This record gives sequence, structure tokens and C-alpha cells, in this order.
Amino acid sequence: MKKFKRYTVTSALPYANGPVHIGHLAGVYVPADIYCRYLRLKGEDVVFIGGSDEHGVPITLRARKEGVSPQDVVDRYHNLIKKSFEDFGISFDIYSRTSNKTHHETAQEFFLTLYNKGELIEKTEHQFYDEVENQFLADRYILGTCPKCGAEDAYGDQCEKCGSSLSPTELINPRSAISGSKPVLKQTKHWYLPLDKYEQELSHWILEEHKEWKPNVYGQCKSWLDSGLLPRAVTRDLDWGVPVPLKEAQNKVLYVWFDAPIGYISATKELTPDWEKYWKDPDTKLVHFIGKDNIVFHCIIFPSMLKHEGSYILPDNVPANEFLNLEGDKISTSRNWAVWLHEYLEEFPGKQDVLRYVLCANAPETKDNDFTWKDFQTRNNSELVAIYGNFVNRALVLTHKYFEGKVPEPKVITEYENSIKEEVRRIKLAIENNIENYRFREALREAMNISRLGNKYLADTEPWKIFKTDPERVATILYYSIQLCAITAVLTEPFLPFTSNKLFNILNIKKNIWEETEKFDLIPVNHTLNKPELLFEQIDDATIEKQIEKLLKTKESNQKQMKNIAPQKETINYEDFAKLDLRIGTILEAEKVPKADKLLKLTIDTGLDKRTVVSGIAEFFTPEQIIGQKVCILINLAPRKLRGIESQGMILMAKDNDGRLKFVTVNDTCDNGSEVS
RNA sequence: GGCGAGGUAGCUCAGUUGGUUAGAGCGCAUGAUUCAUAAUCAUGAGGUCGGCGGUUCAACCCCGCCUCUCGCUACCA
Repeated sequence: MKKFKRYTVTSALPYANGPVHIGHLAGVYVPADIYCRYLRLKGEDVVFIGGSDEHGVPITLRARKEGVSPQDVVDRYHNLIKKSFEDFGISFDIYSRTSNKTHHETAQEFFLTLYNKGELIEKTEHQFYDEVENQFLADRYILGTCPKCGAEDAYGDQCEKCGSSLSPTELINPRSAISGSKPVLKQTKHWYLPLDKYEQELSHWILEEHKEWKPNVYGQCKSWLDSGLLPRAVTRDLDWGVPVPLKEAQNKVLYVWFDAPIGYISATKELTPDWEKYWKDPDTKLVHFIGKDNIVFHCIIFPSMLKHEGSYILPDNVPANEFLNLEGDKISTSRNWAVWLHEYLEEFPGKQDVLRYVLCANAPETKDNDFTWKDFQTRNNSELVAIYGNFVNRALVLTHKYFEGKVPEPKVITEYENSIKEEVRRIKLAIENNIENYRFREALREAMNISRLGNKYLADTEPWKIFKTDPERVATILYYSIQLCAITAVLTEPFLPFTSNKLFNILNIKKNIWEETEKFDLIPVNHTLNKPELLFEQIDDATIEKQIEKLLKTKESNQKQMKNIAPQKETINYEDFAKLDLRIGTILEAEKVPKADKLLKLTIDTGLDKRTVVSGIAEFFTPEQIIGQKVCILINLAPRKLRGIESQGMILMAKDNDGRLKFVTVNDTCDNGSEVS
């Protein structure tokens, strides 16, 4: 394996339109922090980079909604996020932001280099333009009636009512979200990164040279590469972002995904004038910690940018984690289904390490995992308190009791002490090996083994029984126990830095470096120890129930909102209604449409004729169970091809309380063809 | 529908190139113990390794089919 001279470690930039939650922590920041703290203890040269991603349309929308500037929005969240990371002990060397000057300059320079090298391709296309405000409209800035469900306020990229993804030109009666005017299609020029051209070299680089990447990352990349890459636009018509540094690009900014990863570079620039060696020297190991939603950017797009800029190194690894769920449900910012870091820090003061421990021990390294408060409590009480805290407390209390808090001199060393030394060496190696291969769960499990070893040592040797008869033996036992405490403090520091600090204070020593732990002499004989205080405390049922209660309330208020009945749509004339030709019909045949999950091909007897209708109900009904079903059908809807089958009408459906579709139907005495009015 | 990742003890996870009785932590049961935050230590009970079939002297591990979960993608008039 290659030996690197230094490390550049980045963690995904959190988007500055909301606070950070446990999902972000477990997936990205806790593992990245463990990795960096470990490297520093090993004496490696490492920079740990973080920062807020502050551009993009969602931030401008939030700003507009709140009647403030985008800068106000990102200031608020940037400061909140930065503070909570600091308080949580995420040891960034710099936590920067993409709205600052250095970043704008760096991103523009990067773009210009690609542009001047002729790497970018230019394309002119039509896009909606607001003539009142004189600006192009991003997809999110266009509102209109959803062509699928009829909701009035669908966005140009998605309808939030029915969840369909849309393109702006599909919207019925599109209007500008800014001025409310009817937008017009207008030409605009944009620049693209020709990913299709890079496909071969990317395939080789990932699929051949990086077989060691995690299976989820490797597989996802393979999936993208196999299905073929398309050129990707790197510019947008917007006014919030990094301006495109070209004269012909007035009112255009770099696309947020293009500027955001460059933020890693700008942050390093701000950190040190010597930044280039961390990004351009092949002896530097570049590692990106991200969540699985970011794989394509960090494995395909950003490396393409770095490679074709020409002077940068590529990532050595991209250890992406899966997702963390909360009490069985997906974490969701919009549904407030999350444990927010800033709230945790307030509600559990001094317990940063408990959360760090739980999130690492249960990290979604190989598959999605679930965070539960019950598990949080159990891990605190029966692992941190009972194993780690308890061992340290026992060793210290005994030393104070028998030797006035001074480290006794070891006398005769037995086989037992030797086997302990050997086991510690094995554990240390196991931790190193696991961390270096991004297996933090396993590394933490091994780190806890030192305390397990200590507890067993004390139980086996029983110093409290033999002190009267053999104080010399007790001296040896406690010397070793105290050394174990010091070793634990060092080897668990990457995972539990606050606890290690506390323990160093109790032991009355300075923080040590990693390699010293093998010697078993971190604390000299006769050294005076401070009075023991508890490293961890029990968390009782009431505390846990309070948190669960809080989540239940969130759930209730979410359900209430779900039951909110959509407001009445605007008034129409009778003529508008009379245009609809609604009839009663009967389903004669039904079959699944091949290669489509949601579609059924139905043959309907409308009374007038027998016709084919394709309907998106396959998730809720099997073909057999709906044959003979009386339905209400809109028969004069313009026919449309779906999956190659022409659909001649639309079946009316309603959603029940659980979101399942139900037929709008009538009793049997209505014949097919009966008009609905 | 296509692609990707996963389905191993109650829970969270290990299982190296296929090789004898499938492992760990937590939980549980029993016993021991009291220096320690009812903490600790020992022992034990729990698994037809998602299902079916195949290759092999031998499969959790290789191949095929099926099924469930998560993600990307197509589709939902």
C-alpha cells in the first residue's frame, strides 16, 4: 500500500437552509472526525475541511418567502451549523462557506481554466423568461397547474401535492413565482461539462483502479457508468451564486453542484497559504466523506473537474455511508422528523460523547440503520457507564484507597500482565486497521475491549481481597490498571474526545500520542492522580420517554396536517364543467403493462364502445381483483400514449386516509354509458 | 421494468481465496462477587446463515430462479 505524506480530508458541505441532524452526523461528520483525530494522534499531517454550501435555488426561495435576502438565510444557518459542530467536537481545521470572496474567486478561476482549455461545451436552448422582472426562471421559480393531479401550485420541477417530477413546459398555465406574469420561452446560452467524453477514463479509474472502494460506492458508480453519462450544465440563469466570469454571461452563475465541491479547495486556501500541496501533490491522500446521495458528484463529476482542470490530484477513496433512520421512519427535515444537533446539545449538556458513541456504534456503514432512543439509553447505560466508566472508576478508587492516589511501583510481573500487554497491542493494531479501512463501528468495538480487559483483570486478580496479605501484588495490579486507563484515554480519543480529555485531567497527564500506548508507562511511578469523577452517568427512563414523547407529538401534528383538506379551487363556469364527458363504465379486462411498475392496461365498456385505458393503479390493485369493477370514466380526454399503449380516457380515483387509491363508483343499477353530471 | 446495495442468533453486526462443532457486542437465564454508577466476572440458552434448485467429496461463501428491504432510474391523464 502506498505511504502518503499528508492527508486532505473533506466532509460533505451541509446545505445552509436548515440545521444539522443525527443523520448528517452518523453518515459524514462523526466518521470523518474520528478519521482525522486518529491521523493527528498518529502524528500525520492532515487538514480536515468543512463548510456550508450556501448557493442554489432552495435558499433563494426560502429568502423570498421570509422576505429577507439569501445572505440573511445563509448567515443564520451557517452560524448555527458552525456553532453546533464546534460544540459537538467536530475538529475541522477550518469550517468555511461558499458565499465568501475566496470561494467566489477560486470557483471562477477553476471555471476559467476549464473554459480556456476548451473542456466546456456551449449550448443554446430555450428557457422560461419573466419579462416583468427581466430574468430567466429556474424550474423552481415557475408555478402552474400540475398536469398529473391538477394541483394549482406545482413547481416547474416537481409537484409537491402528488410527488410527480415535472419539467416546466409541462405545466398548465405556467406563471412566474416572482412577478406572477406569464413567462415566455427565450434563448439562453449555457456551458456544459462533457461527462460523456470522460466516460472511458472514469470507468478505468474507478472500476479498475479502485476496486477497494466500498461495495455501495463502487456499485453505484458502475451503475452510472454502465448506463452512460451525459453532458451536464455547469451554469444557470440566476442571480444568487458565483457569477460566471465571462463577458457574455451576464446574470449567470455557476451551477451549485459545480461550485460546492470547489468549496473544499477554497476553504483549504483560506486555512493556509501552503494549500497547494494538499491538493496537487500526488503524495497527498485525498478522502471525501459523504452520504450515499452524494456518490455521483464525488466519484464522477468532481473527479472529472479536477482531472481536466489539470493540476489537481483525485480522491483516493470516497467512503460514503448509507442513511440513518429515526425510530423506524426516514429522517425528514420538512416533516421535522429528526434529532437536531443544536437541540440535543441543549437538552443533553456535556453528553456529546454519548451521541458520538451511539452514532458510531450503530453507524449505517453497510446498510441503512435505525436510531432509537431506547438503544441510545442502553448503549449509554450498559456500555459507556458499565464498561468504560466503571473500569476507570474502579481503578482510580482502588488506587486512592490503597496508595493515596499515587501510582504504585510494579513489583513482580506475572504471565497475566504480559498477556494484557499483548492483548493491548493486538487491540491497538485492530483499531488502526479498522480505521484505516473506514470500518469505524468495528474500530470502536475494539477500543471498548481495553476496558473489558481491565474489568476482567480486576475481577480475576481481586486486589481488594489480597491487599492485607500481599500489598506488593496489589501495587503491580493497580499500576497496570492505571496504565490501562491512560491507554484507553488515548485510543478512544478519536471516538470520545470529551471523555478522553476528562480522563487525562483525572489522571493528571497531558494528551499523549498514539504510538506511546504500547509501552505501558504513560504514567510514571509515584505520579499523583486527581480525585476520580464519573466519566458517564446513567440515563433514566424519564429522560428517554421525554424524547419519545417529543417525537410522538411531531407525528401527531404531521398527521393533522396530512388530514388538512385541500382548499377549494377557483370558480369555473358551467360551460367549463360541461366540457367534461363523464360516464359510467365497467372494467372488462385488466393486465399489467410490461416494464412499468404502476401501470395497468384496462379494457372498459363505456356503453358507447370498448376502449383501452392505461391507469397508474398497479400498486394498489391486481388485474384479477378489478375485473367487473364499475368505474367513473372521463371519455373525452385527448388520447395519449403511455409505454407505447394509447390510453383513451381516465378513470376517476380518490385517495383514502392511508393514501391508497379507491375507485369512484356507483351502485349496480347504473348501466354502462350513463352520464355523470 | 432496468440497475445498484442488502437480507447471518431477540437487537446491531463479523465471517478472509468454499473445508471439520457459524462468531462478537448488547439483551436474556443461572451462578459467583462487592473495589465499582444495581456496575463487574463466569457459564449457558438462542441461528435448517431470506426461500427453492444447481455445481462440488464439501457452500453462509460459486451459479440460476424467486422473495423482502433501501437507493437510483423509467412509468403513474
